[in-house]
Amino acid sequence: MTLDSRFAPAEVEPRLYEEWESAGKFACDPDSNAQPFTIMIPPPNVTGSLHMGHALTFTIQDTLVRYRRMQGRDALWQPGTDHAGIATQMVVERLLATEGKDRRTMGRDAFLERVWQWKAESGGAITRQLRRLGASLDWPRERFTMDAGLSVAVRETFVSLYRDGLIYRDRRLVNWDPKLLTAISDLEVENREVKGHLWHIRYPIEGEPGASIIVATTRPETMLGDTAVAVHPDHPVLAKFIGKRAILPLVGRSIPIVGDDYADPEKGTGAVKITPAHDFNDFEVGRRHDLPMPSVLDKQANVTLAEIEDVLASIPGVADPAFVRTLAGQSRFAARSAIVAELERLELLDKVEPHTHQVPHGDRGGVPVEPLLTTQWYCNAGELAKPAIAAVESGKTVFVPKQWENTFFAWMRDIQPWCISRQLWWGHRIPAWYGPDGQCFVAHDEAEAKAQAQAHYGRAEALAQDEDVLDTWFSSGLWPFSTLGWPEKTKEVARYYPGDVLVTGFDIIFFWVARMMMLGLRMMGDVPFRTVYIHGLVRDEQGRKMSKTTGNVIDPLALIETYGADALRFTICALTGPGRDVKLGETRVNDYRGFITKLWNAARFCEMNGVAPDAGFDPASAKLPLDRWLLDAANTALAEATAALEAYRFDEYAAAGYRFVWNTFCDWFLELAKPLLAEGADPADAAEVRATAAHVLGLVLQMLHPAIPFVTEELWDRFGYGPAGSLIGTAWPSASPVAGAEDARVELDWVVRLIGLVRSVRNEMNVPPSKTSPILLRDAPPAAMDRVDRWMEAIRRMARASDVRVLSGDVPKGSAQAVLDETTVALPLEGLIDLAAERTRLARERDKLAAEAKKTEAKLANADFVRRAPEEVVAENRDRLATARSEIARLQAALERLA
RNA sequence: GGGCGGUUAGCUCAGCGGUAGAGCGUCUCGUUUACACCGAGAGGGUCGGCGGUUCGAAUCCGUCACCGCCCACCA
Repeated sequence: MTLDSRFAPAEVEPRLYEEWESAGKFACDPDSNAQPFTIMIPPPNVTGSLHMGHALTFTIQDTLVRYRRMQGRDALWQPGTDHAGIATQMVVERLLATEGKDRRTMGRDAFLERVWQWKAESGGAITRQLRRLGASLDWPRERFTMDAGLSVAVRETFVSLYRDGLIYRDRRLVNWDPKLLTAISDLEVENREVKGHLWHIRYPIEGEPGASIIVATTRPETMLGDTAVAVHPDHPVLAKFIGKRAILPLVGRSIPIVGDDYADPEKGTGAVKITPAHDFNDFEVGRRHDLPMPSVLDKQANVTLAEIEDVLASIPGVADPAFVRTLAGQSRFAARSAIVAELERLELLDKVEPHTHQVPHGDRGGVPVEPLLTTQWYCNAGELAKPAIAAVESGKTVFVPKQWENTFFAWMRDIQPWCISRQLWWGHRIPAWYGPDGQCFVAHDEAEAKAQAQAHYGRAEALAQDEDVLDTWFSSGLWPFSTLGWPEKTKEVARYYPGDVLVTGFDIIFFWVARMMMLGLRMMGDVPFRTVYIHGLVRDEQGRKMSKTTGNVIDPLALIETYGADALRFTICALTGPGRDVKLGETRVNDYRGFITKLWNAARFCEMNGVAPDAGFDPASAKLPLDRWLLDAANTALAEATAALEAYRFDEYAAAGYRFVWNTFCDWFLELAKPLLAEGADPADAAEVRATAAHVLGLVLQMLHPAIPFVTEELWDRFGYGPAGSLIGTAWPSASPVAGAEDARVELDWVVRLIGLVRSVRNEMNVPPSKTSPILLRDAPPAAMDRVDRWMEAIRRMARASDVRVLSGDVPKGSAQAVLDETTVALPLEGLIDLAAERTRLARERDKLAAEAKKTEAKLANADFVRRAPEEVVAENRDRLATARSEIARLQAALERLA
């Protein structure tokens, strides 16, 4: 073997991944007796490429999967991608535009063919990138939400919900994206703050020349569709108008003034114009008062007059059909300007105020959404939400961190009907067919629909399938079971549903988690997962959201190229605290790359010193205190790592590994072991140290493998712990008993503190490193003789000592001194140390202790404390005081000796 | 307008009822044969403000301030 001086991730990582994958190490085994462990990947968009958010979520998932796999679970990490209706259609349309083509001229079939072709060519990018990250997905099981099998699941679900009355068609206002020309759900609307105006418009009162009611609006262009003015029934001033009629300016329509609670006397002018076809609230008012609901904007959000043509009237100074007709076909924004100008000209504009407000925009198209009166398919989410809420309330599904349950409840308890139809081509076509008279037949396929039609009409009729497709999230919502073969009764469905953990970001709780809960409970009768682990967002080092426009996007693949996937993964684990966003920059990855290198070099040192796995080694039989101490510390680290992973504390898991490798194994164990491995050392001791080092290094590799699979597997293979590529399949280690652990701890603790103390004194006294000195121990404990004997060489090396002696007489004049428990440690360095500085140092130490002792004394003098505090706390304080007093006395003695 | 989260060392963050911690950065020292992507040592905080509960509060409660997010009918 002989390890290279540097770990070369670019060479090692792809090679190991290929080995694992081709050896089937990521595969689940539906026939095994092991307890399954299931994580469904949140399917990334086929259009996507790996970004930092992916790196975060997939690192976490992979860490969990590898951990559980090592625990002997039959792990299924289900891979796949999402067809992402709008996003993908937009990408391909953009592509077509560069070729001078347009989907409408191509026609539906040709367009879809083109999308599939695009998917075949470009859709695989993200799966390659996932491999580069090290994600141990069960690739042969990869699914796509538009696969034939998944499409069957979609139709099955749709038909079932339709038959149960949970899916239905309805004509009502919907959020319409005038750019994408499709309906979108409430969730796809994002409110953006926009600086606009509040226009106060005078509506003359019919039959009362000179009288008028003033309404305020941010959207004057919708007034063409006004069919009422509403005031609050109890409005002190305006209530008197209720029952009268107003003349709608420009249009000349006579509209009622109605009393309605919706009109808030505090807002605007207290009177509000009602445009039922273009405002959600106005729609409700319109329903209550049985108002006409003319649409005055078309699907592009341009003005259309078709539904008001017949009411246009000419009223001098108020309304003019000629003007209104000039608006036809204009955009809503152009119409707004024109209408405002005309109102001003007619002196019907009372005033204009600047006004900042939230305007709903389509999250994909980026333009303001227009409420539009259309017929769409809806899902009765309110009904489906009930069992989902109950499942979280009862703890059947648990959120980690728990606080997210509140978010889930808040949304689910007030959930609105879910608009599931989209006027797109790319997606699951709605399995509904219409007869010549518009009669709707919902069926699994056309043949079934035809049979229904036959029965309904008594003869064969031509049917036309619904043109619309389903919201992408409808099929994603079935992911936890559609990927397993449902509605077929496969053994995978029986075995891997419900899943164990779902890992995702909080931004997806409503879109996806909630939908999976609702659809899973409905179709499968059980929750889709037991635990939902919610992580934060990846941000840049300054805490800003990564975005293309800010230009602060970090490409994880670039980081992997430079630092290795392990370095990126470990960084992510280390920074992933509970419920926190992850601030990640290149410098952090560079920092943690140092840890990977440290581990590599520790292994190199072991290799150079003949450390090799020894199958016959029994940790319980280790004799050397150093070995016992290390084995014991490894047990502790292992327990910490295990507990952290069980609790989804990836930061603590990483910290436990970091601490143990760097601070325990490298800083102390390897340094203290050097003399034992040196030439001339006792061969039996050396052998035990080597075997122990090999044993513990193996544990470290296993313990860290879930987070940093590549470097650990490489070392595992190179040391020959097992056949190539076998670490991934080893069993998660458990603590092994260590004889005499307590004694070893006490001894090593003493040695470590002694060395630290001497180093500190020497440094503070500016003793040149080249100058060695004896270490003299006064009032040393009985065990010190043995210890000094055992650790002489190590202490000499590490504390720059020429000798270590237990002193029988007094400390030589001019020594630097320090106190270690009951022992005074002296470094006879007469002439090398500045006595005045030494006096200051000792006095400072003494005063620091004295201040602490004083605080403890005061505490113990408090009768309430002694009476009420738990006994062990009181005892601990007494102890502390005694120790402090004894050390103060020794420091005082040391000071007097100097004088 | 509701709700949630945050405010701890220069930076990023743990700790969440018993005398303030880590990593990185800073300063000093160091070519000791694993590692300068290193080693040794040091400095650095009235734990956002104010009240309260408690023998004891960074930790629990109340309140205020600022920062961030989510939800909510574009008068």
